Amino acid sequence: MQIPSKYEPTAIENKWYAYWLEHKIFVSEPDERVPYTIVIPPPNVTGVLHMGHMLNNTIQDILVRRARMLGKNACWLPGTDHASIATEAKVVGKLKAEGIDKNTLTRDEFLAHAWEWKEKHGGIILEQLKKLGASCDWTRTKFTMDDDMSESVTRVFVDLYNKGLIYRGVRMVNWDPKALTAVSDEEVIYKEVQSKFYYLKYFLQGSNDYITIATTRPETILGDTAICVHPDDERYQKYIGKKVLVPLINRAIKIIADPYVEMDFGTGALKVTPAHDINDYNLGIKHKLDSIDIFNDDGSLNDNAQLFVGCDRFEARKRIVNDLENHGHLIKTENIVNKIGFSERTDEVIEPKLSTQWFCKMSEMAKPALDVVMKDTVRFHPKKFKNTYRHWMENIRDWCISRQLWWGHRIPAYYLPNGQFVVASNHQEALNKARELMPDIQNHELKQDEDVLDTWFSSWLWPISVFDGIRNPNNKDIKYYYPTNDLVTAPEILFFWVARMIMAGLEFHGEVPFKNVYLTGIVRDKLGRKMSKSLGNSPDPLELMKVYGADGVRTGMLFCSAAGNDLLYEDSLCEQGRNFSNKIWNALRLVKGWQIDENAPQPEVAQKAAQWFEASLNKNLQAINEQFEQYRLSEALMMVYKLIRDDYCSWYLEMIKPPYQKPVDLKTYKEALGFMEHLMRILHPFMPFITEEVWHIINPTEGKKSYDSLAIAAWPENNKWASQIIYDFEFVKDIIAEIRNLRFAKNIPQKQALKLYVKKNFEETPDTFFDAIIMKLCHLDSIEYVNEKVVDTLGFVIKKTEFYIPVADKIDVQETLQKLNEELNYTKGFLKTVMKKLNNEKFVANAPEKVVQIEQRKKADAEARIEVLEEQINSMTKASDK
RNA sequence: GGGCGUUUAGCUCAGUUGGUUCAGAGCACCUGCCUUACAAGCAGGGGGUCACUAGUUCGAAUCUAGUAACGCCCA
Repeated sequence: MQIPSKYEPTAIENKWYAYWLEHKIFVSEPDERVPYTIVIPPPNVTGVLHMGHMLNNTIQDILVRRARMLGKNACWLPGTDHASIATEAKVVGKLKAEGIDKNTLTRDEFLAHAWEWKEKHGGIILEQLKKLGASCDWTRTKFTMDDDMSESVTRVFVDLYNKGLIYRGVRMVNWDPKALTAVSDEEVIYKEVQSKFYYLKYFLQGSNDYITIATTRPETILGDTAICVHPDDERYQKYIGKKVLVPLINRAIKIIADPYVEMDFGTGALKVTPAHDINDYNLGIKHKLDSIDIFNDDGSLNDNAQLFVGCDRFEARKRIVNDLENHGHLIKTENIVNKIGFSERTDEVIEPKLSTQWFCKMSEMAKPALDVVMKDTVRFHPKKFKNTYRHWMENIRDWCISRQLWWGHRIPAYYLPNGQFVVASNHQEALNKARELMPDIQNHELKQDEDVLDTWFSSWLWPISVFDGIRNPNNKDIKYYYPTNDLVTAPEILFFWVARMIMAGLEFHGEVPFKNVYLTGIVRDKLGRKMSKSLGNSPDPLELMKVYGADGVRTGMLFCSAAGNDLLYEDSLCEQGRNFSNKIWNALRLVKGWQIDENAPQPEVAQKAAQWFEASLNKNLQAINEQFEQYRLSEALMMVYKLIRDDYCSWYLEMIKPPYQKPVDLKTYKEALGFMEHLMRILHPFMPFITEEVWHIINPTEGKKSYDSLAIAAWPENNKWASQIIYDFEFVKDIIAEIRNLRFAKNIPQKQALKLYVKKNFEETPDTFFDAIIMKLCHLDSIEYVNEKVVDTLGFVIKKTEFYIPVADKIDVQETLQKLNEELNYTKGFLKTVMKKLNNEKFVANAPEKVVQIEQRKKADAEARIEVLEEQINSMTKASDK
């Protein structure tokens, strides 16, 4: 059989993905099996595949593929998110490039463009995920604005409104003047920037005396309605209750006192602009101040400002500073660094703004959602995120759910001409409700709210609504698949999304949405920087998969990514993955390349090798299973990696390799392939493509089953193993390593056969179980057990057994003595530490018996070894004296 | 300013209830090998005061307190 010496992934990957789809291997329908469900964190329709998706979806695929092999009915449900702000921004941008201004379009016209855009770009990521090998049930693909999904969102809104959990309120919101919408607190990114502190004189009414305030936003003085000082501040005592004039416009405003003001920050006197600062807003409520909103929605100044009307806020700042200076109000400016909020979506400076918005009450829903995490009904991996979660849930604030956009789920509130409103699932229902308030209202007089809901207001329903559990809570899908098993996402959206899904799950379906939350790290570059388009430090995942193969990239992503830890990505990780693919490929090539002699008996060495490897396989399988249970996927992968690379390739295959151009016996051949088949099954969740290819070449099912794919083969049984054989083989490894080192040090070629003498001490019986293996791997003529030292030989001591190898060259006595003395010193030092413990009465009295026994055995072993070493040194010294 | 977390080899990280020769893994590095599956490979090797200080204990990488540096979240 001809197999190329380099593994070429691309064609093989395409072949098997098509095969899996064709045979509907990923399709899931409810049946009598145990379900295993993952809903994908829906990527934005605006996105393209990035490294974060690669990591996240690789992990999901590993979990779901293993579950499938464990015989569960695995359903990984894919889909995309409409992403209101991001998508609307994209569409607006695209229209602009075509010379179309959004404001000239009707809502329906704009939405037509948006849908067209979504149809064209919305599925890109999902197509890219197929290249990665994602085993999603594509027949179930959902979009957050599908009709049924939208209906679910509307129903939930109406339900919460009827429960009194949604209300309308005037609030200070984070206004994005570019996107022309409010954004949530979580969507504001605070960055440190260089700013200026402007020191301004406010003259007292009818006086030349003045008070100095410091501000970073001089343009907002036009909205000032008070000056505030600390009540204990002696400097300002005399001014409290008096009035000052706002510079340039000469509005008289009161000087108030409040302990909120920090005396040693700035001048200790604070200008209060309730309409444009959240803290000032709170002061304004407390002191019943006027609130003067001086900005238009786009950030330009309005009529209330009196000056610079229509001018942008930053331009206004420059101009007002100039005017203030000319009028003698500016004392000085100072450079400072302060934190300013930017919109996550548009990077525009956020303007705190008073506006009427829809809010969702959080406190009642937060309590049970906190409990289920604290009680581990929902488990976080790693669990350190429980604390962060608790802190957030205990300090939760109401959620501003309205957005001033068109793309999204339109708020189901309908206004009557008199300003009253009703909330209803559709226009007709709304009309019926409206007639209760205003019997003669006409259909066209009822106007639906123009705004849409925050995207997360649909995402939080995702695990329920994808199974239609809001509209039909008893349908067979939701009953079967919900609650889902695992959710894989980034800690960044623990609150945005995970917390809210838990709330929604409990509120609308009476059950948590998932049992485990696996939090991935952030993929960073080698320098620890987050990958971003602007830095250009993110590789193109599709390109990577072309170069290293999807399997190579998958393992590369996982090698260094413990749950919750950031991953410092570099290409060499994928390279390691690719090299591993190649290693597997060549192991297959080796075994499949052997001639088979059907009549030859199995040599002893192969028999022992199989016994050892089978034990090792089972031991490792148990450990791997345990790692999976604890969601330590990267450790599980490392174990398979070492099992294949070290145990199977470097040890097992070397042991059973037939001599050059000689055939292998049938039993050994079958065993070797059988082990490989097991290894492919264990590795399959991590590297689905190459394992499927190798598995078919081995062809264990011989095409007799109705299905024929490793993806639905059974995860291997974990059989009992003989631990003694593994323990003994570790000793054998030491012997082999010593002999290899000896050959290396003495320049003895591998071709030259050697003899080995073994002297057991302290009446130990020789264990010859692995002798055949030692002979083969070290190329020995013979192993002979002796009772006396063998002179003029090279020797070494392992534990308390002596080994001798005769060589042609004269041995270097001094060198050997030095080596023995080093070992002797080490062992004596070791014995000392053991004796220190054993001589300590408190240790013997307090430590568990088992621990004391261990120390005693350590003592006995060390003493024996010292005896052997000393004897060797003595006899060698005598010999060299002769 | 408040909360949470992290600190173990050059890098990225394991280390379970304090107790086996416990100080580990992978990568990187160094040495030697193109040994007939694989140089995308093989065989070896060096490297750490477990951030620091004090305490608890027969015994501490592990528990406690404090200190320092870094990170994340919130204000």
